Amino acid sequence: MTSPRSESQPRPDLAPDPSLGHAEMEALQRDIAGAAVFEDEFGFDPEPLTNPLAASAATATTDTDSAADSPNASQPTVVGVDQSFLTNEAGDQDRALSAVVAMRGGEVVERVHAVTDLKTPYIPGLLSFREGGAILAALESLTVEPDLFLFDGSGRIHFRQAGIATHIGVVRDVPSIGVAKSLLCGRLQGDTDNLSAGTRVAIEADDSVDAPAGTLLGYAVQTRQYDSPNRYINPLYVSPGHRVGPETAADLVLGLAGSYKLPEPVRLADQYASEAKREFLD
DNA sequence: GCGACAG
DNA sequence: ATCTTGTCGC
Repeated sequence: MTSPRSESQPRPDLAPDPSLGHAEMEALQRDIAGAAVFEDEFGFDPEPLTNPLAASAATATTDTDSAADSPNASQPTVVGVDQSFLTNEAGDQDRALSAVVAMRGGEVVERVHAVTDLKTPYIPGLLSFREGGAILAALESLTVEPDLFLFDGSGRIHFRQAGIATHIGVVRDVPSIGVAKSLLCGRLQGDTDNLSAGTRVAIEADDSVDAPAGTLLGYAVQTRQYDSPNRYINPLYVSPGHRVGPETAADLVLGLAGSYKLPEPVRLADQYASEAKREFLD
């Protein structure tokens, strides 16, 4: 009996270990990339998330809630994750605060956060080793079962195809998507200036990426845009984390975007990260 | 040596 | 990530 990828399991053994040397971290990332699935391989129905109209229609049809179940019980639980940092009395960032916001049917169903000591400086390409510990700790206290993770950072758009979204997604074996505000690597296949809302531009692997040149890594996605000239909003750089293909990742980010540029789960996690930080005033 | 770099 | 009010434009 062969074991399809749909039977893959969580890989706590591949968790980001900040005590590793750079070469070892990079080797671990290659293992992560090898274990990652960059195509649709999830068990929930993306329709209510991808199609805003269908979602609101479903919410409006919740008049027959005679049962003791919540209106959106059948909808996927999408979890947004973002970090903020706490400063020492000396003035140094010594702790990371990971904020997690779980949503279902457009409503926040749970919020949890965790704080851990920082053990590694920020190094482009090794972000998951700096923030991964706090993220995994926060996810440990989450009681709802996540169907999808949305991270603030890259997934496959990474030198070794193992950005933070891919790393955490593989360790937990939960479908995940990377949502970055700037491009780490790869080559845009078109102009991204003043894109219309709802449009996307492909991002392919170049020489800096450990993948065949031309490999589709993700998309520059324009969730929001100003109506007229002068100023314009930059796109988001969306890429597969784990078990989600590039096309679907872009569709989901567009569908989960509300009135703001960032998809709602991530925007609220960002907000919560700042809010929780204030209460940690030493 | 040159260039480039998520949060 | 973080330091942060006002300000330009619709």
